[in-house]
Amino acid sequence: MNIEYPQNIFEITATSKETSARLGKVHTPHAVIDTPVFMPVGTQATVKAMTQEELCELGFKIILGNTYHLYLRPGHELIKRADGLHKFMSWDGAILTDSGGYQVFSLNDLRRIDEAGVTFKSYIDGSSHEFSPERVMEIEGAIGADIIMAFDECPPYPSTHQYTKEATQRTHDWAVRCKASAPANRALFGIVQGGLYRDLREWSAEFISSLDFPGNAIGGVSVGEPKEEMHNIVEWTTPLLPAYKPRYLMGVGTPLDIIDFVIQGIDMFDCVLPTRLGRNGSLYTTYGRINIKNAKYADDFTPVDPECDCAVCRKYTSAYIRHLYKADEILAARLATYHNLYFYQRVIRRIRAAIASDSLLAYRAEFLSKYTAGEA
RNA sequence: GGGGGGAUUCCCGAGUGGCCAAAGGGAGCAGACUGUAAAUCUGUUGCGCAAUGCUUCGGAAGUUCGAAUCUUCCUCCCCCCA
Repeated sequence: MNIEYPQNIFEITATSKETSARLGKVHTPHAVIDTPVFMPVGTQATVKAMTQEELCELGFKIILGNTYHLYLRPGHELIKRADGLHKFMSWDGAILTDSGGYQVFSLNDLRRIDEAGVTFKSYIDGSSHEFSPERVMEIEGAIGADIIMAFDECPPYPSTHQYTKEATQRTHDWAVRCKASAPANRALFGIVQGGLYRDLREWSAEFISSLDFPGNAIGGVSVGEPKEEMHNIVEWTTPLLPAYKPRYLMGVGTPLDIIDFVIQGIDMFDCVLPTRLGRNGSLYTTYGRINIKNAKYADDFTPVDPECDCAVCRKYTSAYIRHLYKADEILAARLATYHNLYFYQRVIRRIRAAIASDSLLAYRAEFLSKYTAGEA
């Protein structure tokens, strides 16, 4: 396939008859990415606790970086001098950079928003920095990711209809400005906002779609809203995004979330859960999530997940990993992160196979029956 | 042999008449985590379902309405001088 950014980066290779799921490929300069895909989050030019070799070994072709964090440290100019983020971090796969829109939400106490953009106070040294759509495009261009995200405002949950409307309007204006100033040879994705309001979501989905980005994202979820709200938002929004372009649900989610939203027609996901939970001692297993630090694992000399064939489960026991946590050893975070990312990859592989054989709903039921069996 | 200091709940360590089941930290136990200010954060930790309940501050005996806190004796530990 001839790659001509910014259009035509996506091809659909199979569609599900029973659901809205599809199999596809996203073409980027550094990798062809099979979808549905889960992208590990590597905010600061590292997927915490993993080496790039391990990410390859785990089968990841694309990871996230964060514009705001990398701009503050080490600085986008330095990354440019290093000949881009790929070279800087020695990652041969694709990279998607988030724009800093999420930091508008998460660094609530450290920023101020107006029409021009956002003024952030650095959490590192307190200095002030201004992000405008044009500035973000410049920074993302310097960082050099394969896919770059438009600068958006992610309103907190809950926000009033009035405020959400204003934030969504700003996001729309900024999307237009991002498109106008986007660096060449990058796939710029637009982001739908609209909070938990159906009318705003529909308006935003239609507006962002009309800008004809090579891919479209749904933002403003996984900000603390109830699961039901998240489902509503995806249900309202997804069908309005062009089917022939990749759909990216930002910040989601749990393994079950991913299955559910693939069913809705989402192609791309990213989430800190497998890595953060891993560092905090929470491990995914076929039979539910466990806290490996619990006393009941002290004498458990079996693998974390009996049905997992990852390098960690083949070699190490629950008791050993628990010990590493209790002793505050750095290997604990590494083993757990590796295992959790492998778990996500297993789920994604099963999802793809199930789409190909049109048995995604059956897979969902099977996954759920085992996954919740451990919790009862 | 003489002088001085000390012993507190699993550990370290505050507390010097009632507001003390006793600060704070550690360790333990449990929970949370969804475009990462996170190897972070929260709760809990004498017994008891609870009570104006019971047991606890090296041991014993006192003083007092009331003692971890005051007195006497005992045991053990540390420092200094011989």
